[in-house]
Amino acid sequence: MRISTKGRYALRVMLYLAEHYTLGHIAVKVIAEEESLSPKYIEQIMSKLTKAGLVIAVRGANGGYRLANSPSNYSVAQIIKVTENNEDFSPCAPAGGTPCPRYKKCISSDVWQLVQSTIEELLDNLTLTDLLRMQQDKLGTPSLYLTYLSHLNKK
Amino acid sequence: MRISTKGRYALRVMLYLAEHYTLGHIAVKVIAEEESLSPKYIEQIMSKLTKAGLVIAVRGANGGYRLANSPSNYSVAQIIKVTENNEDFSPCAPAGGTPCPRYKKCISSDVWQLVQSTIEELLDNLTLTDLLRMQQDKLGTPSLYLTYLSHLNKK
DNA sequence: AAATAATCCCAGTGCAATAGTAGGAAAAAG
DNA sequence: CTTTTTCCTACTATTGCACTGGGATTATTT
Ligand code: FES
Ligand code: FES
Repeated sequence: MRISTKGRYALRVMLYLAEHYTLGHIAVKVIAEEESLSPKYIEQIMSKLTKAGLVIAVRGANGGYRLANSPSNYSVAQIIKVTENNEDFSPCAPAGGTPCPRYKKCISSDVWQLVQSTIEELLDNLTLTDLLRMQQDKLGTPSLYLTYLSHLNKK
Repeated sequence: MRISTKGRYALRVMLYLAEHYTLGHIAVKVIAEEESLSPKYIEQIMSKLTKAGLVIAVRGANGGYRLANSPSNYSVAQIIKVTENNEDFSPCAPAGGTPCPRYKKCISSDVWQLVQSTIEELLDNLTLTDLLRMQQDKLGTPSLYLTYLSHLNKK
């Protein structure tokens, strides 16, 4: 699970759509403008999100995109998995291919699998509504956000 | 904190040195041979590890490398930080540069920081001796290793 | 002293993935 | 039938990664 701009942009877009969930569909042109991103690049990302069923596209004039479900139904992991070229991170045990010859006795590969599963677990339990709530807290009265920040600084 | 071959190879080498800790210094030629890695590439990695003080180099014939301290003093995080080009992962808040203009009101960047700190916390508490013990368990009687595996499969 | 065996240092190269650009076809609305 | 949007495919430029190579330096061995 590697994070590139594609995944990061996708999250920003999904977050934008979640913020304006009640407005119905929104055009790429608007989203890209508001988020200061390349419209054509966002188009490609929307294509992936659409094919995965995360968003619904409305073609033609006055069309655009909207979330297929309510924001609470989306985890960050879901969004990242759709946009990123997965199956990296622990190359010794590829999904379909033959594993590394020293896989049986080697322990380092287990470290990377552990990292992977840890991130997945974290992002699986982080929904768009969680993020919206954090954003509220960040701007106004902190509650959950402070808890999370303290965890972050604990490191 | 991004993981490329450089970091992965570094861990394998450090693990190898930890396994043969009592033997004194070992030449790159030997390590590369045993681990099936490019000697010249390992040389570069050793240079970083040496400059960071993680290993001690002995030049000249019959020279080589050995750990500067006992295996229990090394965390995986330490090794990775030395070898990988850090300061990626959350490009909106670079260490020395100016942060993203929307950093104050944007929440997505916090997600990536959270991922980063989670991985750091995990790898900070994982020492080379931990890994050696896991390896023992993996080959023989499982104890800690099973605990860790169950956590992994829980996802 | 000379040959040898190792680290050190720095430069260059090939490749693959990322991060976009570009152009136009299809669909829906006015 | 014109405009506005998504859709689809191809192309490109840059970047970073994963090495490769050549030689200088240092120490051992003979
Ligand atoms: S399993 Fe491939 S190097 Fe450890
Ligand atoms: S802070 Fe840069 S995009 Fe969110």
